Amino acid sequence: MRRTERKRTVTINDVAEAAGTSISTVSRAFHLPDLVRADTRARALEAAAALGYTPNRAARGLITGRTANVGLVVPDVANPFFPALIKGAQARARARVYSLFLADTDEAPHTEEQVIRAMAKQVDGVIAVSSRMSDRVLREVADVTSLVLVNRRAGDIPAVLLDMSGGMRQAIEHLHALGHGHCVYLAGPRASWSNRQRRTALRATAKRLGMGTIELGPFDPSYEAGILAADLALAEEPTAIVAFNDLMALGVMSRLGDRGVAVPEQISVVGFDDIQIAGMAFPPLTTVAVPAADAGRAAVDLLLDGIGDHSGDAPRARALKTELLVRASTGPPPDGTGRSFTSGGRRVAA
Amino acid sequence: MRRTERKRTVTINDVAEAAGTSISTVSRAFHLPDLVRADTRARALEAAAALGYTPNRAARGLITGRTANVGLVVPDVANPFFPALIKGAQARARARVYSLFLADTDEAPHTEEQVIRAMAKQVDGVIAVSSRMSDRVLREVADVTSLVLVNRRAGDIPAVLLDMSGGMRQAIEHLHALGHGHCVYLAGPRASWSNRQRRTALRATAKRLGMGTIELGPFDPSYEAGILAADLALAEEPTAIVAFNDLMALGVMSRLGDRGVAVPEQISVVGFDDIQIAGMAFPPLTTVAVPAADAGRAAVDLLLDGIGDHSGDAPRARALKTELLVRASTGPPPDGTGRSFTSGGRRVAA
DNA sequence: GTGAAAGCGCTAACAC
DNA sequence: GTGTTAGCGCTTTCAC
Repeated sequence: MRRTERKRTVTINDVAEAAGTSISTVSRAFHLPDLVRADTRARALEAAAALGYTPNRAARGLITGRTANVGLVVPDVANPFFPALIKGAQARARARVYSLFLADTDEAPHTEEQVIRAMAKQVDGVIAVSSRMSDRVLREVADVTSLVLVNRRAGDIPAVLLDMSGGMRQAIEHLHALGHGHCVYLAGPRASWSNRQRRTALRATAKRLGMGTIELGPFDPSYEAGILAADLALAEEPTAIVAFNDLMALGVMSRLGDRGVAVPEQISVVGFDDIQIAGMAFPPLTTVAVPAADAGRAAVDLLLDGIGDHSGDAPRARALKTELLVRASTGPPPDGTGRSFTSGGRRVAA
Repeated sequence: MRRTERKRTVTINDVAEAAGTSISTVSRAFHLPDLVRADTRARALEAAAALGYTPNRAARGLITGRTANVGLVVPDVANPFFPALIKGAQARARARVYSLFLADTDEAPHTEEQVIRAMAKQVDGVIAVSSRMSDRVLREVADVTSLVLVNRRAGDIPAVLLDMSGGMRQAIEHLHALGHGHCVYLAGPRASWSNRQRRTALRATAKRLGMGTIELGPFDPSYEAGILAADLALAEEPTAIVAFNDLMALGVMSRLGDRGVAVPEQISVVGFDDIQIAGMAFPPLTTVAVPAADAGRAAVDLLLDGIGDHSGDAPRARALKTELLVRASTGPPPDGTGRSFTSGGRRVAA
């Protein structure tokens, strides 16, 4: 770095002077190119390139009201579900010539409100993922900046929803087809919108199929909680366990292994999210794949398309499908506990 | 959301009017509180609170030259090593009342340069993690904004370094003590600064201990590459494999399992990074723990402390130690291939 | 087609 | 202590 005390900041004035035009012409050359004669434009652009000029977005935003920034607020960057979503959102934002502010709330609703308010003036809108804020606060915040929710519904705030019902239905049907007569559900955080969704779908499908369910929890959506939950689940003597998410499912499998319970021979395990490691586990985890990156992209689109639109016909919500990914952690229940096709080819009732 | 066409943006003028003072007083009440009499300040602050006013940082930055934003540029958000770093950086930035711009470059040096230039005007500096840009480009970029490197050295650009030599030394000593006479190293990307560092440390320690090493690669730092590398490694009939990172090590273990090779009974495996899943693998992975979150925090500190400082005595680099975490994927080599304490208590040379 | 001038929301001299 | 004023870098009428 050269011995300049300050970073040299070249402004539109420098360019205008170098090009021998006025600053308005330079401005137009960049943003309203049709309004300036080709050769004048060329001179301006050349001068800009020569000086290494880039328009100052902040100054621009001050007058246009558009910052070309979006905010993304997530509960926990370290939770493996979010990186994919962040990556999707970032890529989409960049493709639309937007930059992205990222904030991590450490799962604290209060922090969440703070960061959104802090961002508000610097962004054209913010995407709040798996928000734990109350509907009321959410509404207040939506008044101060354009808001898009992911994995949460609140009033008529635009949202990208991950429709867990499809995936959960497939998961339960899968278990049922395998011959399981009942299963244990390990619930996620009580305040979690998606936990409520998953539970509802579970109950509906189980009821339709005549399967019994036992709900345990709520638990933290973590590996450690899965370890803990495994023992509680075992006390119910289940043949199948459905966990709120993959991290928990992985914890369950680990603990089951320690206790000498074979997966899937003795107990089948199903997770949610399809985080990267789910397929690397042993056995590879059967899980409901949630399109996190798509959700990130969709949220950016929803936000950006909604901003300019005052016709009221911009879409207000977008639902993404989830799908069961059958791997090796699920199989038929042990003989004598369900239907089986292995005993001489005859079905054996439980 | 109310039927307002635009988000209502309350300015310093509104507050001044409501408080019956001038705008400069309001400004001072916020940022130079000592310069305004207590009761006047109170009136201003109250009016601000009542109206829900927050200073517009962009406008502020325009004049102060400080944006209170920092940029963070990473190669791949989805690589489990980075979320921890991002989280650390974000938390530290927030603690210092800074917001954070995040960009993902998809490992492309050109994108990296682009995003940094795009950010430059909106941030007080940017942190580039594991940058793949050439020293020359890095220097150019450092001319346009304050730059801090993580996991990379280039000229005298301030940097946070993860000192792999300590961890690598421990890893090799560990293997040597266990009785391994040689090991295979699975190298990371050729352009990776940290790969060169690891390799150098490996060679030095191995040489000192008289251990033989075989280097394979370069490989992608991914799980899939680990699977691929496992077969290549096996052809060398090693008793120990050291992988460039945990993702690769996990891939190696998985493939070893498929091929019926027991870890650590037949082959020991060591990774790098200590990503979250390393401890969840089976067997839990012995790995060199890299303090990613610390690195994120340190980088923010280095950047922010360096910015105001023109005395030249702000620290220019910070080295963080790494440490071997012994878990279950390493053990003595099979009998007959190394020293052993299991054969009647007598050492048996290879 | 191009330039002059009036701000966007804010801070920092400079007066009083 | 507090107010007035001149910009920060830029876009956008409004003239020409």
